[in-house]
Amino acid sequence: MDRAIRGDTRVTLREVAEAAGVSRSAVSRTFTEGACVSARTRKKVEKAARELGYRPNVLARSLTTKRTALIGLISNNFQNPAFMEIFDLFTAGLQNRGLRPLLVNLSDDRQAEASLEMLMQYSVDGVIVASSTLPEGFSATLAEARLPVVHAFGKPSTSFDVNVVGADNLHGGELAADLLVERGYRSIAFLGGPKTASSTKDRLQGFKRRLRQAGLKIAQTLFAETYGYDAGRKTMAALLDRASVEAVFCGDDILCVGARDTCRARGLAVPGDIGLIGFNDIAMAGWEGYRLTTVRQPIHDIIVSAVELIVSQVEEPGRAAEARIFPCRMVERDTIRPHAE
Amino acid sequence: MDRAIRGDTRVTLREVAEAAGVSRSAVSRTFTEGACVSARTRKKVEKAARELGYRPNVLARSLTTKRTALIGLISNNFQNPAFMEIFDLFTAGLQNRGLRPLLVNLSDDRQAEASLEMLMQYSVDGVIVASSTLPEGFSATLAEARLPVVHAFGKPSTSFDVNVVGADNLHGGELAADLLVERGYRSIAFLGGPKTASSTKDRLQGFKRRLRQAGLKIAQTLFAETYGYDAGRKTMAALLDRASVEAVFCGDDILCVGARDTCRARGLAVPGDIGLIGFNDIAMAGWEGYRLTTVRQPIHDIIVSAVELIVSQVEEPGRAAEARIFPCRMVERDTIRPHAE
DNA sequence: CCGTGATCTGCAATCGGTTGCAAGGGGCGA
DNA sequence: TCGCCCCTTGCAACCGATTGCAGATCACGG
Repeated sequence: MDRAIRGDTRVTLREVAEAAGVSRSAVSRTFTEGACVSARTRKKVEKAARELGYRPNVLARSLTTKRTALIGLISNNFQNPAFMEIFDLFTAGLQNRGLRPLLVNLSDDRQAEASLEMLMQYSVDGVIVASSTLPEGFSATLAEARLPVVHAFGKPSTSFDVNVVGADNLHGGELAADLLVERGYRSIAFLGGPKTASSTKDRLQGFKRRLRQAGLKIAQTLFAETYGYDAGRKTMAALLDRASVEAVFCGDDILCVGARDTCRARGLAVPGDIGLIGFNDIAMAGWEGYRLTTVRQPIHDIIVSAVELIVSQVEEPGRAAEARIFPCRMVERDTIRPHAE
Repeated sequence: MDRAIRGDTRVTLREVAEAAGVSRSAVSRTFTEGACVSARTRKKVEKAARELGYRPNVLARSLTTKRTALIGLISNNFQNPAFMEIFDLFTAGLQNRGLRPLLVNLSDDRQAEASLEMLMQYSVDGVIVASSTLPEGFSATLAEARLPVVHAFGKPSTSFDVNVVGADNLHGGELAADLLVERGYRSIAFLGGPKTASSTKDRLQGFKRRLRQAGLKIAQTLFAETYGYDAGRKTMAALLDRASVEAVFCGDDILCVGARDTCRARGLAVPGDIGLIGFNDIAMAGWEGYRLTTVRQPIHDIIVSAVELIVSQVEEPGRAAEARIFPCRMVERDTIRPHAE
């Protein structure tokens, strides 16, 4: 009876129509929200559909409706555990709104062009770019192709007209500087992510500005190749080899975790010998083995907002681009020395 | 000139045909691998296509070809950092073969039915289920709907005819038991993942069997609610509250990391006061703060194999279901005491 | 019993491509 | 130059759905 379960081939609208003894339009209307069908036909159609195991083909439908409910979800950061939570929230958020995430792994930068092409070929309704390490123009390219785009964890740009949702990284950097100054650190280093990442640049800028206001200069500035544990360890080792500092502001928790472990490996006490600050406040930052003092970025809010924004962007294509920036706050744990009495 | 970039609406096959002065078939053939088109028309078409910024609509195409290149990627474990690597490998692997992962977050079990329905509506070519905590029948349901399915990190089942790629969890459990016995531990506990997870069950079974052979019994058996850090911490705390043991075999590295941190919080030395073994050998297991002795599961091989299997399953639908099981091996670091001399 | 308006229904065109089939055209040998 | 065959090409049907439009149906009041 149930063809779909018997599995010969998919049951189509036409077959349901024949079985129910109505026109194809009638069947279509039964499955279309708010179309006008009499209770009697609806019942007949539903019965036939149930018996045959009919499932509408949404791709065929998309041909005429111009909506696929497919959303490209692009990221290039699969080394950073923060993205576990990010993917979780994005996929759950999209699903709740009936959207389907088409995941694109852009770890290999060369594929950027091809991925973009691919997303257009699949007629995605919109794209969410979740990364702060993609070149500024990337999401702009998408936007130019008139594809609704939201850049999450990006930086609002003056030159490109793109939707951005992110944290106030500049201010986050300032918070880190303020804390270090308040605790009397004088010799301070910055250990950032990729030099080209907008997040790194902004955090550094805010950090540097505030230190300057306090009459201090950054002793060392190093950039890790990626936002990853190994990169953090290696870069911290390089930093320590060059000169000793009293504290290091890391541009991301995963870098900070790596840095912390370099200290551990070298027998340096934290915060006794050296102070550390991270950024993000991922779950791991609270783990017993690390207990990072870190700048909290409201990931949850950012993602909810990004999903909301892409939805409204899809529904109302003409909409002007928007930037939503959320404040950060300091979360103090055990990697910065307490206030001296 | 470039309509797609100007962005009015997507350029279609028909328009390219008109611009090039050929039939629609000719255009279609130019973009179809192995179709027969003369060099002259091909050139004309390509020129027109380039000028107009034409991109074939793969969804429309799928209507006649019956292939979408869409692969459902289902998981319900977004708490376990191991899955960061797993997603990375899966997405990269699929992309390399021209397949597109449609990601489904099944953290909320109730959505299982609906997700399945959804994947069928999107005409995915196949589905990869990446989880060991979904009920046994889940992937079978998909298979019954004649959807090619590969269950990665699953357990070969006698009752269901489903493709499975995974590790030899039974043997993995034995390896853990062997090591503990060899190092002279006598009072031993098992801290597993969800009681219903096939991975947990198999690891426990192998572990228990081997201990029995050595004349030992498991002192305590506890199950964490999920494969996650917090669950590991909490369950370890419960374990320690009940009675003291010499060593604990954790059913997953993330549980082991949690357990390790519970020890840290309680001032228990590892491996001095208590020995720990994990499972998986995720990157984190090698981190300085943990250095877990753990059973290595060849994640990379499993995923490569799963992708390979889904591809052949899609290409040759009649194919008999297959089970590919990979061996585990022990990776010794610092959470089990060394051999006594 | 009939006219009227509102509600349903089916026809047929359309979405953007693919493909079997038969006709057109070019190249080649005789 | 003619004829044959093969490589190209276009026609038209089809994939599985949606939708504007016009005609059919129905209930209802007069």
